[in-house]
Amino acid sequence: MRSKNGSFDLKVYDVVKTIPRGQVRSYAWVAKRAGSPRAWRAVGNALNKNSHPIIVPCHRVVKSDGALGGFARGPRRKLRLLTSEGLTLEGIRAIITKKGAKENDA
DNA sequence: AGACTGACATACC
DNA sequence: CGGTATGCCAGTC
Repeated sequence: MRSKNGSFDLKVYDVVKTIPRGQVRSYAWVAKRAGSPRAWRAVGNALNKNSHPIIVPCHRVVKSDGALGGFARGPRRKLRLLTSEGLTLEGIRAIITKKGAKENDA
């Protein structure tokens, strides 16, 4: 399991960890930063099995539509964490729908 | 070793 | 504008 540093999921975790608190990014955004702009599927897969739920704020990763997407621990958990950071569904949507937020880094 | 799955996205109808 | 269909990557079974 990605014991070697440099695996895709490892890179994904690193990118997700880079997301500032109170902010959210889409899977495509992470995938792109991870090195494969077409690997959002793998990104979600990596986070799904994520072995580092603590060092990786997976709850800051949402869909490009502004939807929370899903969460291994339950979507409610994710929403709760986001709201805890002072974010809301509309807030998330505002950031994601923001053209450029996906192309430009925070 | 091979096939399926999955927290998505984009395109088409 | 909405829903449906297909495609994609990497990981996991």
